[in-house]
Amino acid sequence: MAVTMNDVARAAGVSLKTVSNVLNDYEYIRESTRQRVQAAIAELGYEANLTARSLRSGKTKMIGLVLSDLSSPYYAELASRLMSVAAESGYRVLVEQSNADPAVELAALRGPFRQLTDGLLFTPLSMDVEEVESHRGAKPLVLLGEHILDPRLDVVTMQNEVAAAAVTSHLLESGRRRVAVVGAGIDDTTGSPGLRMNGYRAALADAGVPFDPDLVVPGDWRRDGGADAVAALLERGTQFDAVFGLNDVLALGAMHELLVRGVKVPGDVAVVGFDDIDEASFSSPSLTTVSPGMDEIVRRSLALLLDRIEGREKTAGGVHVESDFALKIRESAP
Amino acid sequence: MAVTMNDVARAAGVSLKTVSNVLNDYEYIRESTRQRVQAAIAELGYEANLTARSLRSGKTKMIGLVLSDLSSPYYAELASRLMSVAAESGYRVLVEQSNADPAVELAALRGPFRQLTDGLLFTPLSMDVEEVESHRGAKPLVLLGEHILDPRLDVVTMQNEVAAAAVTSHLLESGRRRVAVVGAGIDDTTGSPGLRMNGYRAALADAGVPFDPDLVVPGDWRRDGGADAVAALLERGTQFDAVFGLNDVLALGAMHELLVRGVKVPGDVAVVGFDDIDEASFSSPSLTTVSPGMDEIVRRSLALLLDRIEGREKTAGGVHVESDFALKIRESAP
DNA sequence: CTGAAAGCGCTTACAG
DNA sequence: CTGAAAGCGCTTACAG
Repeated sequence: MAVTMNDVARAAGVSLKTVSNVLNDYEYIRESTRQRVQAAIAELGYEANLTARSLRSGKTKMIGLVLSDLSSPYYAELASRLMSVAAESGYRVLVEQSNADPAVELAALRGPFRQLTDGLLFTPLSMDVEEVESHRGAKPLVLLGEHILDPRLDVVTMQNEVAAAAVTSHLLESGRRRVAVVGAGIDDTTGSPGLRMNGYRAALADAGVPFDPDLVVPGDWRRDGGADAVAALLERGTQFDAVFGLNDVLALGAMHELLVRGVKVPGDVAVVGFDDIDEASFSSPSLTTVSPGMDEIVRRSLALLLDRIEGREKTAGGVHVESDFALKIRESAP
Repeated sequence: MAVTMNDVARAAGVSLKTVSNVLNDYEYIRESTRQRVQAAIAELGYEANLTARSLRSGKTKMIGLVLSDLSSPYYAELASRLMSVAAESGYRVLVEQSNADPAVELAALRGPFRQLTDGLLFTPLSMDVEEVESHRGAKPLVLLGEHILDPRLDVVTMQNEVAAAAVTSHLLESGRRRVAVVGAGIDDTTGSPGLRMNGYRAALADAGVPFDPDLVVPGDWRRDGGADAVAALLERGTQFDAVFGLNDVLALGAMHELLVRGVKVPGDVAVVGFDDIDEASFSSPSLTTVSPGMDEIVRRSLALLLDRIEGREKTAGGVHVESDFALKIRESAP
C-alpha cells in the first residue's frame, strides 16, 4: 500500500486537516507544526494521491487539447510548446486527435475527455459555431485557430485573412500573375481554408488580377495533398507561375512534386506556405511562408483558459485574442 | 450536479451494485433488470465519473509515453499512432516530454506522472539500465527504442546496429569512401547514437575502410544540429563524399546546409538518415533512410504493455521484442 | 492555528 | 441474480 495522509498525520501527531493545510500551503500554520509534518512527509516518502484529490476537489489539473492530427508538424509543435508552458503552471495536457471527425469532436466536448480535464483548447474543424455553442458545457472552453467572431465564445486566433492576403500580395508584387492555391475549394469561406482563401481573393482584387477558378485545387492538408494537387494542375495543363499552399506541408508537398517534374522553384514557379513550421527554414529551397505567431497563440490561449479555470477572468461574453503574424521571405519566393 | 449512479439506481428501482453490474457488463443479470437500468441511464444522461472509478479501482485507463520532445517528427508520428491504437483498447495516452533531462526522466518514473497512468512506455535517454531498473516501481514499464539486453526489463527496440550498418554499407557499395557521421561522439557506444555508431563502424570494418575520427561530428538531434555539423566539417576542410545523419532531421538539416553552400546532393555528397519520417519522402532530393518499423514498434509495445497491465503476460523476466527494418533508397543516395 | 466529521462517486468483497 | 455496507484518499465546511 502507498503511504497516505493518514500515515503522515499519525507520524507527525497531528490531524488529517493539518497535513492537508501543510500540503496546500495554508497560511496560518505554526512553523513548528509545519516542520513536523514536512519531516514526516519526507521520512515516509509520502506523495499525494492525485485521483483522490481530483475526486474531492473536482479539479484534475489537466487541460485538454483537441486537434485533428498530432503527427502534423504544426500541431506537434503547438502541443509540445503548450505542454511546456502549461507545466510551468502545474497543469498537464491531454491530447485528443479528432481527425476532423464530427463525432469525435462532439465526444471531446461532451464525453469523458471533458470530465478528465479542467478546461479545453479546441480546434473545431467540422463543427460550426452554433454546434460548439450548444454543446460547450459548463467548464471553460477556448477555441483555437479560427476566426469565429461569436460574442459568446472565447477565441484565440491568427490573422488568417490578412496574413493570407499579405503572402499573396508578396507573390503579386514580385511579378507573379497566375497564383494557384492549394488546399481549399472555391466555395470554402469559413474555417482556416476559407479564411485564407478570402485573403487570397482579396489580394488578387487589390492588385486587379482576375480570380480564376481553374487555379483553385482542393486537397488534404498533408504533403501528399500538395503533391497530388500540383500533379493535377500540371496534367490538365493549367498555366501557373506560383503556388500558395494553404499550409506549409501542402506547400512542401507541392514544391516536391514541382522539383521532381523538373519545374524550377522559384525560377519557373514560386511557392509559399502558411504556418512557418521548423521544416520551412530547412527545406531546399527554403520556404517563404507566414509565421502566425504560434508562441503568442500558445501563451495567450493558455493564459485565458487558466484565467477562466481559476476564476480570474469573469467576462460574461467571449474574450477574443488575435496573434500577430509575420511574413517570412525565403528562397522559394524571394 | 452531475447525475450519479445513485440517481440511476433510484430511477430504475434497483441497488447501486446492480447499476454497477450493468455498467461493467457483469454476466448474470436478468435481462429485464438490465433494460430497466439502461433506460434509466439513457433518460438521465448518466456518464460514469472516471475519477471516482479510478480512485476505487486503482486503474486510470491511461498509459504514459515518455519521450524527449514531441515536436520532433519521429516522436510526433509515434505518439499520434500510439494514441490511435491505444484508443481501440479503451486507453488514453498521456505524454511527458523529458528533454532528455535526467531529473524529468526520474520524475516520470517515480512521481505523479506514474500515478496517473496504468503503465509506461519509456524512452530512456539519460538514465542507464541500472537506474531504470532500480526506480522502475511496481506498475508495468516497457522500454522503447534502445537495445538494452537486460533480462529484467521489458524492451521493444529497433535494430539500431544492423540497420545503421545496412545503410552505411549501401553508401560504401555505391562507391563512397569518406562517410561523415553526424549526431554522435567517438566515445558513444550506448543508446541510439552509440548503437547506430557501432553499426557504422561495423560496416566500415566489413568493407575494409578505415575509421577516421575526423568524420565523426556530434550534434543535437535536430535540423540545426545537422546543419551546424556540416558547416563545421566544411569549414575545417575535412574531405567527405557522404553524410550519415543518425536520424532523419539531422540528415535533412545536413542536406540543407550542403545545398545552401552549393554542394550537390547526391552528386558531390550522398546523404542518408534514419527513421523514415513522412518528410523523408518529400524532401528535395528525397532522403535515403532506414524505416525502423514504427508501426510494428507501436503495436507490439502497446500489446506488451496492455498484456502486463491486464495480467495476460506473466513472464517474470523481461520480454524482448525487436522490430524489422527496411532500407528506403531514394534520391539523396541512390 | 488545529481537529473531528462528512462526503466526492464509484467498485469490491461479502451475503443471501 | 441482487442488495447493504465498507472504503479508495483526499478536501471542505464547520467548530472551537
